[in-house]
Amino acid sequence: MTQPVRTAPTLAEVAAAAGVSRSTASRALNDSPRISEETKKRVRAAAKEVNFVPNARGRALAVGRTEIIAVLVTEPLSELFSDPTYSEFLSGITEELSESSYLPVILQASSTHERNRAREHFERRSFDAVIDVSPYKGSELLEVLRELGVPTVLCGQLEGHPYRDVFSTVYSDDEEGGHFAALAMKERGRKDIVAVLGPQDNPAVVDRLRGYRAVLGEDLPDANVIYTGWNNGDGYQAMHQILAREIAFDGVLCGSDRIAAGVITALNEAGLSVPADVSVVGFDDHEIATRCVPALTTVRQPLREEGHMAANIALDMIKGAEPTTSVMHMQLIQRDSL
Amino acid sequence: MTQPVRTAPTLAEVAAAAGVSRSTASRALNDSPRISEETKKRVRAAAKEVNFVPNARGRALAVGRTEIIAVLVTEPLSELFSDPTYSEFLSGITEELSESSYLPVILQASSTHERNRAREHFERRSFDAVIDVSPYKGSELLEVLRELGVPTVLCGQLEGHPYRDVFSTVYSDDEEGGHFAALAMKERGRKDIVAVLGPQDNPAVVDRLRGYRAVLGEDLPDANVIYTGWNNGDGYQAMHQILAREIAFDGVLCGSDRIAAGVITALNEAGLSVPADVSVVGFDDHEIATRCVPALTTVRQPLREEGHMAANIALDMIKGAEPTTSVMHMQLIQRDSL
DNA sequence: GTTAACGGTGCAACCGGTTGTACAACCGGG
DNA sequence: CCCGGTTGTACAACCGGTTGCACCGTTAAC
Repeated sequence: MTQPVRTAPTLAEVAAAAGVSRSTASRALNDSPRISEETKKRVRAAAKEVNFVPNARGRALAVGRTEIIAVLVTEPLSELFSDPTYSEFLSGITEELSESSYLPVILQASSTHERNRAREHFERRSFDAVIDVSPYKGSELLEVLRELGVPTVLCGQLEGHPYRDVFSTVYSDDEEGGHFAALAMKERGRKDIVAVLGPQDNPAVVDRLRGYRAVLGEDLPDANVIYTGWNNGDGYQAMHQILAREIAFDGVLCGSDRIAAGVITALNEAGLSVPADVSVVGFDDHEIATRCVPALTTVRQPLREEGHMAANIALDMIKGAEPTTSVMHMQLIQRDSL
Repeated sequence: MTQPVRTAPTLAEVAAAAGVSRSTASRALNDSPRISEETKKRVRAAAKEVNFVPNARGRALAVGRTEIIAVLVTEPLSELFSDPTYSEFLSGITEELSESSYLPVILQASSTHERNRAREHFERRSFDAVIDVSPYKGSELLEVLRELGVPTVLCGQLEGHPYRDVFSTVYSDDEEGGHFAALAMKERGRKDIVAVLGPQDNPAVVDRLRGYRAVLGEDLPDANVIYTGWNNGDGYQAMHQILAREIAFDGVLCGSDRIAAGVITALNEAGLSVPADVSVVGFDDHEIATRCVPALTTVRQPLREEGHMAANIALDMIKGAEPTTSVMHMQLIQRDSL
């Protein structure tokens, strides 16, 4: 009961069936202008007849490209999976690449073991380009990619731009985002602001805070800035701490929409009304933002567009383009929490 | 300011540096017994000298393998991302493959466009094997893989086993799992059971229910079986419906731990105590199970081990092994909700 | 009528490895 | 001294495509 392991038809068979040489068959299928319409038709018919599909291995060797782009994920998958912003971003990448002949594949590299495997395959030139969705400074893999000269796109700004001259970068302007959020608070007349942000060492967090500060100045005192995780629970807990301090405040800037959701819950439990007593602004325009009560005013990060951009830059770099840096613009989404 | 695009060293350069032929160099690096130790040493030194790494494209063509295994994801990424069971399973796969020279890559194929791209790359033989993490009956891609004779492992049982003779299958014995859960209820003396399950068309749901029934018989009447989604909210809502019916029950079998979490919340809100008044058993041994109050008794699905198994079977099939079906065993995890 | 130009096709080399087979050098045995 | 066997290496073919270049026949121009 062995299955019929039809070995795939090769170009030679197509050529024979069409009564032409291998080279003519190749050119015909690649629509070269040097081949007559008549011959092209015959070759195409023959190819269809035997179900010919060019073998990726042979083609890759000949053209010097595998037509595969690796999407490098250096975080643990579970973390990636719990953060829906990535899913949006990845969809952007695959969407864009599906217009081309390139295939995006997700390459997990969280454990040391996985990183070594990934490194090996980079060295073997298994991929034409790499898109790193969560690059961090000092990553060994980035060092390897740099040495190998593999076209690489970093998604997110690295502090000090250590690879600016070799890698392309795509990121959203977090400072601008902070600007928008803070400006909205100011226009609403809020004067005593609290910020519940993500991890202190996160570059996006730093930039957003800078944006807040530029607008609010002393209305956002140092003591009112809390660093925590990205989740509902983190926001909830942080808000409780703030309430316990019994300071006066009328606005909360949040590092993520999930943080904001937790913050709102905590405020409601404390008998404070949003937005009557306190204004809340989130970040990300996560799906949860519309489900909050009241619906959350937030800063939209153009994740899908970032994905598109990253994919396009990768394709350009494969064609030999110089590395570029591309900044995407944030947008304030007005809802009811302000 | 163009970067130094060092073109990678080829085997020929290594051979030249070591003063041997290309074939000898190749055999030396592959540790062939036909080459003298002395020569091997010289070749290895030369290879290290010029930083030689065999080019994947050339090698793939020669050996007829790409050494890449595709992990096919046919669901929308967002769904995949929201279900942490997958992350566990995927980790199992990568863990196991990282012992070999094979590289697992995640291939998203949720949109029609993506599926067409995937199909194309299957036909081009870009991958040595495919692991489908969420196969469904009648999938065009499975049909393609079957026709092409690509080694394929299905994770999950397909109703009617349509591909049993060509594909391998790995799945957990859901009926056995249902058995364990129901048996625990019975031993605890629970007589009036309610089941809150996942979607009715899900094969795992069907099998689990069969397991429940085999043990409980009339203690689980048809009217007490509710089909819903997999999430907290679904469990919460379903429990409210049951409470509204004002029927007597002393045990709830849940289709997932997240459902169970929602169920417990609803029970508590209704003033019922778990496990004093009502016993609750979950499914999956999801991380949430330990965070429930009380900690959830549940059925553990050996996801990581399933991943290991799937990877190993894929490797075997690449070497020519016949398709096999492998059933993993469930395990009751005793905690405090029973 | 000869020649240049041109469109269409095939030969052969090439991409970068692996591998079957031939061959050279060396050994010991008769 | 010749022979068979062993060991170590090189030559060349092969994997399945692409592509530079030579060559062919036809037609247009002189």
